[in-house]
Parts: sequence; C-alpha cells; structure tokens
Amino acid sequence: MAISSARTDTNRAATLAHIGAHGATSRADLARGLGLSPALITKLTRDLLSDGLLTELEHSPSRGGRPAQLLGLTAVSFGAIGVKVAPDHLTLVEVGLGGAVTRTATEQFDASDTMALARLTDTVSAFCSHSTQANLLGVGVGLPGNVLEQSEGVVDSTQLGWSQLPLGLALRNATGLPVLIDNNVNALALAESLFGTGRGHENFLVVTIGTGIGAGIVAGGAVVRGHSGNAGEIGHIPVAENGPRCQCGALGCLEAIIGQSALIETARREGVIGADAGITALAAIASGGNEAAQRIFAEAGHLLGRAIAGVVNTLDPELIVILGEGAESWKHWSVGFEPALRSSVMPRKRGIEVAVEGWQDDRWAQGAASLVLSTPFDADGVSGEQGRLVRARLIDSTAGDPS
Amino acid sequence: MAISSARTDTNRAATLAHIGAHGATSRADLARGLGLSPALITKLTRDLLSDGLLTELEHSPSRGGRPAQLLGLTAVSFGAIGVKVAPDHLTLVEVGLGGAVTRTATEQFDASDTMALARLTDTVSAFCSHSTQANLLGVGVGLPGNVLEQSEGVVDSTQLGWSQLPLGLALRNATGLPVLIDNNVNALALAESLFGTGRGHENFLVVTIGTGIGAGIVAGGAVVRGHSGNAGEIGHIPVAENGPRCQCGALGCLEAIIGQSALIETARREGVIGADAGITALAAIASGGNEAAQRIFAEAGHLLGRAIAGVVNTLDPELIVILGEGAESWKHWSVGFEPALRSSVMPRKRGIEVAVEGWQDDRWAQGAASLVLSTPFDADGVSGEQGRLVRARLIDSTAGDPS
DNA sequence: TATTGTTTCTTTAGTAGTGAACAAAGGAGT
DNA sequence: ACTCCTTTGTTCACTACTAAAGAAACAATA
Repeated sequence: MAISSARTDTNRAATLAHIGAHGATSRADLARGLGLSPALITKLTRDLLSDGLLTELEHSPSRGGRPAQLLGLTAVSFGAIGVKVAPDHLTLVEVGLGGAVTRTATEQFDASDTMALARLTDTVSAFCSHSTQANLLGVGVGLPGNVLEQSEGVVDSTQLGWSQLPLGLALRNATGLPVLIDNNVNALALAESLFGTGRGHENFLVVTIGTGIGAGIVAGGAVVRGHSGNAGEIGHIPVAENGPRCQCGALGCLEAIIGQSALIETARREGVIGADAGITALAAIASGGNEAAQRIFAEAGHLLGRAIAGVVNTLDPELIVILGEGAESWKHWSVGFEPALRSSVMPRKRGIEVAVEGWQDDRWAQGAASLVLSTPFDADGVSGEQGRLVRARLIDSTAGDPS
Repeated sequence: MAISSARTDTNRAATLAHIGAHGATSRADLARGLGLSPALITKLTRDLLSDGLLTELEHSPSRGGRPAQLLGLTAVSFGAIGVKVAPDHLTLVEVGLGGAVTRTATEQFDASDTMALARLTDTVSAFCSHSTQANLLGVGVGLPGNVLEQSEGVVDSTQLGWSQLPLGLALRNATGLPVLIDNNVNALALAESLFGTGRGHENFLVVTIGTGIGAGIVAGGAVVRGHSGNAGEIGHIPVAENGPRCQCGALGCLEAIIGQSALIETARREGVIGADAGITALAAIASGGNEAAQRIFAEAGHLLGRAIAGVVNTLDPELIVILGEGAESWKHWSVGFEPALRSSVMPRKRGIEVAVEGWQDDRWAQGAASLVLSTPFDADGVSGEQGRLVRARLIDSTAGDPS
C-alpha cells in the first residue's frame, strides 16, 4: 500500500490494534478497515489464531450473503500508560487496547523543581510496576510544549519551565518501555480520531478551552504538527487591532482577550466577581442568572466563534470538537459562539457540526496513552524507533519476555 | 503484449518522474529521494535501462567513496498538458517531466456561455493534437472552484457559474488522455512543492493575490484539501467586526476589505484614482510616489499580515510563498505586511521565510500540469483511477499505442 | 604503499502483499 | 423447488520489496 512497505510486521500489529479499538471484527471488515486485501487478512489471522492471540467467536447474522465470523482478542490483555504533565500535578492512567481507562492516579508535582525529572520518572515507573495488565506496550506523555527530537525525546516547554530536557530517554531508562511524547493537544486530537467523536472523520478540529485556548488539527486523517511541532496555537490568532498585550508579546491575541485570566480580570474590573474570586465563581454566577457574567462568556464566545470561523475557512473541517475544563460552562459561551461561527463562515460550511464533550480530568492522560495505541496504525514510521518498539511488543507477546 | 497488464508499478513511474523533475540522478540519490532500498533501485533501473527509457551518463566526482553513476532520461520525451480556466479566457501549456514549459497558448473563452464545455474540449484537444511531445501523460485542469467527484471529474464553481459539470468525463472522451482536475490554488501549491520554492519543505503556505485572496496549504508534505475540497479560503477569514459585507455573505471578511475591488473602491472614494481607473493605475501611481496610493497598499498589507499571522500560528509552516497578479506591486504591500506579520506571530516563528515570486500568467496552467506530473509520486491512490492511468502511460511508453 | 574508511552499486534469500479464481453460506425472487 | 445474487473467506501463482552481505571504486591518512 505505502510506497515503502513495512520492515516490522506492521499489519500484524495493526490487526490486533484494530480489533482492540473496534471490538470483535470479521475478516472482511478487517480488510476494509485496514485497507488490505482479503487474502492477506486470511494469512495474518491464521497466524494470530495459531499463536493464540485471537479466537473465533460467534457468527454475526448474514447481510444477504455468507455470515461473517467474528474474531476477538484472547484474554491476553494489552495496555498502555498515559501521563499528563501539568505545572502542578501529574495525572496517570492505564488503558486497554480500546482506549478504555482501567486505572487512574493523580500525584502532586512541581515542574519548576530541580528534582522534577527524577520525581516524574519515579512516579511513572511506580505506576507501571503496579500494572494489572499482562503486557504494557509503552508510555505516552502529553505536555504543554513541544518535542524537539522525537527519537531522543528532548522536550521544550515554557509553561513548565523546561528547556531541552531529555525526558524520553529518562523515562525509557526508568521503565524499560517505549516512550512517546507529544504536545498534549495533539495527543488529544489523536485520541479523538481513534476513539472519540472524530472517529471516521478525516478532517476535524479539536478546540480546548482551559487556562489558554488551543487546537489540535486533523487534516487528511493525520494530525498536523507543523514545521517545529507548534501547529494549533489558535489562541494567538490576532483578533483585535491594538488589543491588550499577550504573554507571547504580540498585541490583540485571542487568548489575551478571552483566555481564563483575561475573563477573570474583565469580570473583576466590571465588579461582577470579587478581587479574589476565580473562574469557577464566575461560571457559577453566570449559571445563577447574572446577566453581566453571562455577557462576559457570550462575548468571549463571539470572539472565539469569529476566530474559529477563520480557521474553518482555512482548513475546511467537517467537525469541531470542543473540550477542556472551560467547556464546563459552554452553555454560556455558546450563546455568542454559535451565531458568530455560523454567520462568519462561508455559506457552504454553515452547517458544520459542533460537538461539545463532557470533561474528566484524566482525559488528557487518556490522550497521551493513545500516542502509544496509535502507533500500530502508523504505517510510515512517523513515530520512529519508539513506534517500532511498540509494535514489536505487541506482536511478540507470545514469546512472553524475550531475553 | 496482448493483454496490457493492469500492473501499476508505482515506483517505476516514480523513478522516471524523479529523474524528470530533478535531472540526472545517481542510483543512491534515487534510493534516498524516493525512500526505497538500494536493492530495489538496482532492479528498477536495470529494467528501465534495458527498456531503453534510461541511459547511463558520466560519473559524478567522488565524495569520498565510489563515484556515482548518473542516470538520465533517453530522448523519449514525456510531457503533460496544463489548462487554466478563467471566466474570460483559457491558458494552456505543455510542460516536460521537469515542469518546464515547452509550449503556450491563450484562448478567448466565455465560461457562462451554454457552449462553454464544447468550446473547452475543442480547444484542449486541438492543443493536444499539436503536441511536440512524443508521449503525453495526461491533462491537468485548474479552476476556481472545487471538484465534487474526482473519479468522474464533476465540477462546481460559482466564479465560473458551473454547477455539477462533468468536465473530467468530457475532456477524457475528447482527448483520450487521463484528466486530473483540482482547485487552481491547490494545483499551484503542488507545483511549488515539486518544482518551486517549496521543494524540500514539508510545511508551507502559498498565498495568491489576484482579484481575491487565496491560499494553498501544504502540511506534512501533502496538499490540504479539507473535507469538501474547500480548504485555503483565507480571503474569508473575519478580520473586522462590523466590516463591509463580503460576496460570501459574511461581514468583515479579509477579501471584502483588501480584495482587488475593495482596494479600487477605497482609492476612488479617496480620490486617489479616477472613477474608471483600475488596479494597474493604482499600482502605477503608487510606484510613481503617490503617498495616498502607497498607504492604501500598506494598509492592505498590514491587514494581510495580521491575518496570515493567525494562519501561521495555526499551522506552523516554515515558508510563505506570495504569488499572483497582485504580487507585482508587492513592494507596496510589503511595507505594511512585514511588520504586521513579524510582530503578530509567536516569538519562535518570527523569523519565518517569506518568498515573493515573479509572475507569468501561464504559471497557473503550469500548476495545473503538475497535477499530472505529481501522480507518480502519489503513492497511495489519492489521485485515484486517473492517476493510475497516468502511471500506466509513463511506464508503458515502450509499447507505443493504447487501444 | 598499505591501511582504513566511505560511498556506490549488486547479489542473494527470504518476506509481505496482491489479484484472480473459487468455495462456502446464506437471502430473495420465480 | 430451483436459479440468481451477495457476501465471506480461502488457495494459488506471482510481484514488490527488503535486509544483509559483499564487491567495486574512490579519498584520506599513516
């Protein structure tokens, strides 16, 4: 299929991962879902069956032809670890092949501490060692920042105060597992694409509303990372001439006007909340019926809608997924967002679907774990050496532990 | 060869196309450039040499090891036809494998005429029949609009007044050649990626300034087309709250403020040019030193710079290519554009490269032709059935005549 | 001048993948 | 009943591709 076919047995891994992600599947569906020929699927599944990784289940009812025989994973359970790194805490999850969370933990953390790296590796390897899964495929890490070298896992993050930190190498040594690191929003977009609302869509946008505004972009089925891995910074789209100065140094960035701190400041200045009240207070007041608070959210929604309309016109997605802590008060944002988006977008795109997702804090970590779960599908070696290791662990699991 | 085998040896075609695009190349460079193993290149080139499609040229000087043997195309000349469709004229070019234009023609045309389709097919097939090339690989068409069904070549274009027009089928019947159709800006982006400034870059932006403002987006090495093929409409990014109404129906679109007609209107209103003077007059006056005219361009450049800064923050390209008739007066735009872009973009991206390209009218048509020339590199079948036909013509050229 | 290292190209042996034809197992119409 | 149609899964012959190892042809260095 690809111009260079796989060195490791990519499709063996992809078959297992596809069944993990979609549940029991017939051979014909596997062929269609993976874009392979039925002949190859026959061969792959025969091997996987004789290796004891798959079992034949019941027949699914006929759809006009020969009934399909479903194939399911055997009890051998695969899993992956996902880690969300925030300035003040770590969230860890363990997930199965289908992306479902099986274990969770939250730990105190201080990213600016000199011992932060040691603390991180200790926490992660402790979490790994308590794993209930028989086979851990790898560790995915999502953080607010970007990865300079995917192979070595060198990380840059202004928000965490990290510069050129060899996080990947450290975690790999500590856990003995393959480690994949990416920007947290990109990881979320990947998770949406594999397991979430984005499944089956080739072009969509994941917008996160937290302390800042970010976006993950999926175009042509792939996550857009950009030249230096910094794509998706929609929070810094200029929206107001002579607007307030943003942290990034520019004037009138979207985030400088509707970011969390900007909203709080506006609310305080207008006397809607007290000098020491925060965003939750503002949201609570708005939900209680306070029109001034509601107007603050609606105006923010309006600006966000106009900005995203520009992104939609530029990228032509078919779906927008709204996510993040800030999405809890989406009903207030939406009042301004919906009309602004629909009226500012080109006529043909006016019916674009907008999905708002409920929020659990471990969602970020789940996204990070999907960095690992997505590698079997990553036919070309985008994920590089670490991805190859993940695939190797997935298909070698019969051998138990290779010496 | 009684039954022409339907085998589409992608890499055989890719090898020829790579040599056509890059000139004489050593086997080792082919392996690196195409991402294939040296072993395969040896086999492919051996076949191509024995088929008389390639010849061994001189040795290039050693770079510390065994000197490389260059391989070049034989005199068998391949070519492709590119057609630009505009509301009032057609531009046709014939290009070689390397993208160089070998023949040009411009024809009167009226897209709104009921006989437009017949006129178009007649013009194109007449141009094809006068071809100097021994082997025409196909016809590429670029138009302001989008393609609904790539396989049938059904076309929609508000600018041309076409709706559900089966252009591809008609051209295929008329010429007997594979036909590939795409939005003209996407075609241009493809040409830039293969033969132009974008060569070697995986993420860049092609911005066109004509009657409207458009963009072609290349992300991760591929042209971003979006869900319905409408990506790149940066002319409709909202930039002004309560701005003028745009043709598209929205308020404050970029194009409604700095599009060609908007600039002319502004200049007339301010008395800079007369009531019947156009954009060339405005540009001439600005070049002559008129400060009011210069300010109009600079302010447009400023707005464009802010808007593109948003796109840059969203997509993180490493290069911006400015192109189009309007780019002739870029030196006036640039006064406002450069400071606006650099100051509105995130700090790390402040050094982004901006390239302005000179303009010939047949550039659009050249872009259209590159739709054909790019298919050999298109490993997955994005270009579908027509792409397969192009590849078949490229590798079967020894056989001579198709049925 | 021999040694070492580098780059280019080829051979060998084996794996991954496909298309085409066909068998198996049902449904729907007559 | 019987034939036609559809969908699933398999076998077979063949192509495409790779990894590994080596051969060939140079430069640099001791």
